[in-house]
Amino acid sequence: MSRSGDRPSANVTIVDVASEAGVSYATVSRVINDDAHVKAETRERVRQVMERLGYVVNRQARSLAGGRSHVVGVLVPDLGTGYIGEIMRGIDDELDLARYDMMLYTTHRREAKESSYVASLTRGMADGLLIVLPRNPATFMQTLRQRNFPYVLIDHQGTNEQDHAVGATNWQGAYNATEYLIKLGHRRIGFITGSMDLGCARDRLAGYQAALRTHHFPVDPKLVYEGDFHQPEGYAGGNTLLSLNNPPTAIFVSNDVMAMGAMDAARSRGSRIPDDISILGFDDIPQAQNVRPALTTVRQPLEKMGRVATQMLLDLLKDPQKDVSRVELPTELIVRDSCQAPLS
Amino acid sequence: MSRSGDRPSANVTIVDVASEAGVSYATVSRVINDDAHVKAETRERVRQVMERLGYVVNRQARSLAGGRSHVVGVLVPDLGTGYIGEIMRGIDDELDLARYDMMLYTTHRREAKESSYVASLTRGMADGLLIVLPRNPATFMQTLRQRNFPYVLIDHQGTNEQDHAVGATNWQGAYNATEYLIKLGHRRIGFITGSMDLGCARDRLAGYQAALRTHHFPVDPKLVYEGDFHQPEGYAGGNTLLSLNNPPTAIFVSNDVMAMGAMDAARSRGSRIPDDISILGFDDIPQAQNVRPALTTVRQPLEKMGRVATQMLLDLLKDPQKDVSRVELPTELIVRDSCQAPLS
DNA sequence: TTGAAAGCGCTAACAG
DNA sequence: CTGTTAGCGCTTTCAA
Repeated sequence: MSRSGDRPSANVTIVDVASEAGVSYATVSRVINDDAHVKAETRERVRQVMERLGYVVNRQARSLAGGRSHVVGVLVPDLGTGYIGEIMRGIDDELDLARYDMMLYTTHRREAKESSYVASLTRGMADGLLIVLPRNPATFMQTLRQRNFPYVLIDHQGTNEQDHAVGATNWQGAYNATEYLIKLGHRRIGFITGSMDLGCARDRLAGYQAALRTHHFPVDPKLVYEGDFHQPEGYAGGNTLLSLNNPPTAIFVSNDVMAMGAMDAARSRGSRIPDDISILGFDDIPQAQNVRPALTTVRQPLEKMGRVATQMLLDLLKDPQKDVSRVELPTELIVRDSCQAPLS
Repeated sequence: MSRSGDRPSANVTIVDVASEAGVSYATVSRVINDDAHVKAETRERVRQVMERLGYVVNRQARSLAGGRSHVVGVLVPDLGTGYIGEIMRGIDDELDLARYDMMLYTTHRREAKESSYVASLTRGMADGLLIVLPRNPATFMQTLRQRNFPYVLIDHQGTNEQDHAVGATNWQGAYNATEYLIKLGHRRIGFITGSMDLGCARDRLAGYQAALRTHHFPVDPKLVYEGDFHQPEGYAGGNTLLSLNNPPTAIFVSNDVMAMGAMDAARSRGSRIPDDISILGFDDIPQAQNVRPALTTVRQPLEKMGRVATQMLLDLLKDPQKDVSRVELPTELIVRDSCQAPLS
């Protein structure tokens, strides 16, 4: 029965549940937090009352009182790209399973903001932090470490050895992909890089070069176009490479988004894919299999990376003393329709 | 060098600031909240101490005590699509400007979850809610209204007249686009729909049909393929339409993602765009201008929708009695390279 | 213009 | 196994 006329008695607290169930509100708290020291029968009764009254825990109060906020902060550069979207899906699912909420911050490359986000987050807002900043880690990392605040890095390169982190085998993936192209019979293989200030971009380039050298191919700098991971640069890179006097018969592109740009470039010049030019990407974003021809690419297990990082963080939350773990998830060559042996 | 297993003494509170500045902590609270009743001099002194000590407000405590949490909840179906990404960018920027934080929930179409999210959100976690659920609004709307909790709907159709909402002129956009195709000289114009359970999809179809009728063209049901807003259905739709005995010379597709699928379908059949077949999309996601040929499309001001909705919510937070406002932002035909007059 | 004090809803000792 | 109680950091009356 609604006693006061204002809002429907929506704010059911632990106290309401307690009095309704005829126990102290500490007991209710125990039930909520799965404390073992509650008689099964009492637990059940409390549960039912909670259900009936529609009780929902107030997370502010909980975290204020020193408990867990059950919120995880997530820091990403932005959301536009399918790349981040995939990682987020993994994070999101895993968080959901553990009944955690997510506080999302996009930095849009405004470094200045990051510190204040982190300050806010570490002040009780969140229990831990997931960081997807494929850029060199910023100053706030210092704060995090000082405060001994739990965090896991995703897809970071060149980070501190003592950070928990999950990444992918960029070098190996690029190596394998290049080798695949070589075995297909390609002799001149172009390469479009990502932003070279990112470790993953450098690793991919290095993998490409290593494969070339292993097979005693010349490493022709003309065949390498410096891109930035965005589609227009893929288009420009494709055009540049294809305009060479002695153009490549295959192009390995540092990510799928640029690969699609390169495909467009090829088509606009009347080159057929894969007949005239083979194109190979990196990431395996969802669109890669929907494009025609479907893109052969190096799968980076993006969703899994998000998933694993989240699990690592959750473990860390349970046991803060946990040893530092740095995981490298394997990449995998996904052969589809955009590559074939050169015609000639 | 962790001293205690717990956290380092980095937690500067309002009390620390107060004692350091030689005032009561109520005064500090006033300064924080821009209360007018503080002597300018005192205010300045407190500000400096806050700065020096690196004070950051604890949002849990604040909202527990009845103040604002300065958090806005955002409910979206998922993040993978460029569509949501654009809206999010607008929300994010605007929230950032107002120094609000964002709590993000993706529902992945798991309706069951939504209610519990909303429950949690309305229990003090957030001050207001932004909802991007292009599906028929769920049961939790009831809760929201009952609790008189501030929220704004984004891109909802067919919602309650009494909800604050921002959308786009879907019908008009589709009408104009179809008319553009007609004026180009097309006589048979195909259409690929979105998920027909969504209001915006229905509006776009209706706009297309209306334009046809206005110009006294037959509305041939064979020319309409029912899609679902995802790329594979765009591909399938393109194929189906192009396989007709009397195929269309232009296809209007209900969103850009499917339009790209349709483009692939056309190409895989050896049709050139726009020479053999014109393709027109809807949304103007960032990729639309990067694809080759660049996609002619109806721009839905996605980012702006996010921005406007956020402003509306923030206004609502300031003045909960504010009149209901329902905004329809204009769509705009963006002419690029994927349409031309039919050859014959 | 400022201070004192009462909670907000909950967790976590500490008793029983 | 369960109850009692002391805060967590802050906003907000109410007094001064």
